[in-house]
Amino acid sequence: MSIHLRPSQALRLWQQTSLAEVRAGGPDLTERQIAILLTIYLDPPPHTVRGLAEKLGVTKPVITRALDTMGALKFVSRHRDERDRRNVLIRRTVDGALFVERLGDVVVAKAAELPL
Amino acid sequence: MSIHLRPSQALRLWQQTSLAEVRAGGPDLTERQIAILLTIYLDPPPHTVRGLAEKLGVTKPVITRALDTMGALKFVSRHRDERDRRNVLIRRTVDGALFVERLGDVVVAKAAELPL
DNA sequence: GGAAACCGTTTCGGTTCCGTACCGTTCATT
DNA sequence: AATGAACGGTACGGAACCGAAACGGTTTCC
Repeated sequence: MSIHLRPSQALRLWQQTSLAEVRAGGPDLTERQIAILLTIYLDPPPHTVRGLAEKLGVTKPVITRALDTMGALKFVSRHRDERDRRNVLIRRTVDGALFVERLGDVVVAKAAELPL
Repeated sequence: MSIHLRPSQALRLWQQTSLAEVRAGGPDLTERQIAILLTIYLDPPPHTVRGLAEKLGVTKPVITRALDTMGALKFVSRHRDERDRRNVLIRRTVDGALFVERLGDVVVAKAAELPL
């Protein structure tokens, strides 16, 4: 039983959610940053810079910079992999989990308000 | 008959859509820019800088700059209002309509693929 | 042990974005 | 005709971003 959405509903949902996020005054993340953040929180760990770069189809510095920004926001944290010290493991944080959880709630709420 | 989504489904939908957009290699819009673009394409005209600033709860320069960027992408166009030459009317473009339409289709497709 | 491969970060020049404050034009009111 | 309000845009210093390339630290492989 999959989710059925018409294009007009999908766009309205996207607009209402974006609008709510902007108005809430939180950080103005880019689409890349959102994709990275959600991947870290939804896909099973471990997450590495290279792995994320491949999954998103972007270069490594893009990931490094996004992690810098979201690390400053305390949405993610970095830790050296002790089993292979070349790797950096990206981990979730309490603040990041709260942010993602709240985002999910906003989408659900806006979906429920959607007109036919 | 409203749309029912669980938070986990909402987040997965958001992730899959963002991921598809990033991988498609299009412009990396910020959440603010997306909110502006969708508002221009979904809400009835006319759209002005001030009106958009109020709707999003941001300052005018934010709108001006976003219109600069999206104008360079040919997603929107600006025209002086001849009835009140203080106003600038923001209009849709063919390229912008295509972009928005494609975004809607991506959301619909990802929603259909959503697991239970 | 030394070369090669791998990983994440840093550097470079250049672009875009931010918020605050100010500017030039146009309209409304008197 | 003049004043004040309204509108969009610009200037500023500071921050974040880009892609391409180079850089150290680590592991792997002969």
